[in-house]
Amino acid sequence: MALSLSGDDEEYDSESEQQRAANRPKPKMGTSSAVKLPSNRSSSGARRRRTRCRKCEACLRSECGECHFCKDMKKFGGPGRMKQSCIMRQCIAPVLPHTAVCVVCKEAGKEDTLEDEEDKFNFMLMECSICNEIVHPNCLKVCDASGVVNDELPNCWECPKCNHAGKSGKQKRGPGFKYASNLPGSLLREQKPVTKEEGDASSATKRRSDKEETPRYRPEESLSRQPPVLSPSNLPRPRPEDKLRKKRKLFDDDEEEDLSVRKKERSDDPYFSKLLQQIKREEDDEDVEEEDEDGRDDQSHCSSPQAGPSSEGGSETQEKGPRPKARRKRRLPNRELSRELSKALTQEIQKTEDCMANENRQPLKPEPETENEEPKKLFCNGNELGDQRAHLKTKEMNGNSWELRHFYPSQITPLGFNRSTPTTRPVPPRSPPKCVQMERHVIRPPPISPPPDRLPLKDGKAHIIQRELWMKIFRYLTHQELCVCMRVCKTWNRWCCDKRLWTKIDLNRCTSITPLMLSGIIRRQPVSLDLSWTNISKKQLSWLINRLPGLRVLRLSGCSWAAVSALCTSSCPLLRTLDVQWVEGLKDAQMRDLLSPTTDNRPGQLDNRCKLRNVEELRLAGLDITDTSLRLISRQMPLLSRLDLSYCNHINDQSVNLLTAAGTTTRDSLTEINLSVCNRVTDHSLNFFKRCGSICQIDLRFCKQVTKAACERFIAEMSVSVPFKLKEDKLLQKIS
DNA sequence: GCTAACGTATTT
DNA sequence: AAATACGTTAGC
Repeated sequence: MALSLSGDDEEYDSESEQQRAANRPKPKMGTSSAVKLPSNRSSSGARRRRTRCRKCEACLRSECGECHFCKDMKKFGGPGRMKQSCIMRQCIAPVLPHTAVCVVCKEAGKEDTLEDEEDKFNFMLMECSICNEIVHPNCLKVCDASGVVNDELPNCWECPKCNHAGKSGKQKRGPGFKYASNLPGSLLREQKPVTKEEGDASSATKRRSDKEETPRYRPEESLSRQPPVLSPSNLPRPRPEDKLRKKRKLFDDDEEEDLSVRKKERSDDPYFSKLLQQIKREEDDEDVEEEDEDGRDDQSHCSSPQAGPSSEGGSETQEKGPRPKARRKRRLPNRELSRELSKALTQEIQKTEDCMANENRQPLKPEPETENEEPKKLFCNGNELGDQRAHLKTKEMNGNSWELRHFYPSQITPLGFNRSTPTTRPVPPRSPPKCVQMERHVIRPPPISPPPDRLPLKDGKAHIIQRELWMKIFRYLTHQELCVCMRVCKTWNRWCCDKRLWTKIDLNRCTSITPLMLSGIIRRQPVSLDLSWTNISKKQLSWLINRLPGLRVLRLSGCSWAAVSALCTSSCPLLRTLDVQWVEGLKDAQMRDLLSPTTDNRPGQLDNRCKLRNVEELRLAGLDITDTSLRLISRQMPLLSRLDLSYCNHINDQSVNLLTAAGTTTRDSLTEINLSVCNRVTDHSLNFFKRCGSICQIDLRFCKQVTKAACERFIAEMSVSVPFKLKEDKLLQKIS
């Protein structure tokens, strides 16, 4: 049609005709595919397109030149049809264009001119994710409803009108709204409730599922409309949407749920109980309103009979009225909410949170849904279930070779787990969910030392203890306990998300990595991340790595090479520890890909350095790698200090020779080496280690061809310069 | 006027 | 449902 006769045609004529012919004819679109901006922007439906923030990690990167979208770009030799941003550069926090203005006063955002947080909020532009209206909260006259701020996208909320009219996100929001759960192909989409629910004609159900997409939570509705499902007395299994809620909660950085229940959780502790009573719940006054509004007709709150997205913003909002009460708060549950309901929810939530905070490795029951999906492939956090258990047990014995020495039960010979008996190799979960375009998932990293400085109390005063002192206390808590604290109040919720409390996130053997876990990880910006024996996919891993610029420790043992290969294309410059033990399919060829320099085909970008050049600790236990890989490692990892090659059947004396040869950096950098259960290593290797200047520990346990006599000889010969001892049989350790 | 790329329609 | 295409907006 006429629209297709735009300037683009020439472009295609000149260069892409052939390609297009090869693919498909240029479609003549019947209608304009993009929404045309209407002259009156205040009307609902039209939305201002967001643009890069230019500040986030992604925005500051340059194009990778490798991703799908880069390859499409003309500058990289592609046809330029897709017109998408480089995957690595997809903005984490897209902002409103700076031409955006308030629909009421027609002025831009003024938050920069203000100091006070509350003022800032009132004078910043907020875009409603439902009606798309952009306003200064201060310009709204609505008095008895509050906006619901979406923390995942800057300047985004559900405006008081929409919120109050009971509209919820998905229902009204355009399908392309670039907001976490609704992104095209978003990670969150995988969490869609079962369709059976959607077919349900009950409006209550519909509403509930809708709400799953929004940050807001109104348990009073759930309570009144769905008592049987969440009745505390029988909480057999979560409904799909409950599970979703639960997952939403996993890392939810925003306060919600029933405070009264939370209080109860700790009520046995007199100090906690007292404190919790004192904590100012910023929502208290709101609660009163909500109690009040429950009995009223939704619409009656708005001055206009046509509340919500259809209202013409200007006419409605310009009326002068009482001060707006648009608050930067989630609507909190009614105080009258049944404790049981919340408790039930809390338990469900906690189950998932446990999974996240599983430092204690508590057994988790598999979730019913996932059980159905891939019953045989999933690890269930120490769950029983036949051969899974065998795998797990095997893994526990094998998986962590640096700790191995502490755990070897004498009656179990490690040889039983040698790669020569491949049947004992744990089978990692496979078939991770496919996530396309999840690069667009919008996650904001947590602020450092989030305000306020002190806990606000009910009486208007602030609690005597400052945030930083609380932080010191929080540091003593497990992640599980932190999750509980996050449900105490908004302030604690913010504080507990401080990345200093989450430097190490351990999802080892977590049944499946869900999108919400991923966003939770990003929000916490861990320094150390353990994803071993999970079913993480390449795309998920790649997505994560690109958003964790400070990551220093990454554990991926037992994952598939398909997933681990994400490291080939993602850069992780600060990585110090890489654990890829027992990664199925990781052999020499894959190791070469892993260690080869970034194939950066951007003009002028010739980085020949290895992506893993800063790695100091490398765990390669159980891999079928040969000297080919060792040569590369020795060349590409000049800082390598600790190397785990246990259970590597191809490793022999020549390999040790390579690592310790003159001219190699590993010769001087190596401090610890684990060659346990390497059956081709012989006494001769000990001679090679004599030339290592920094070596402190050599683990040769269970190496059939290494004798105790040779170890003793080594100690005797070294004693002149560096005293060694035999800590265990064939485990040599420097005496410090 | 140019480039980048958002968001949605269309195709696979 | 995912991949692709492209009109159109945003920034300069």
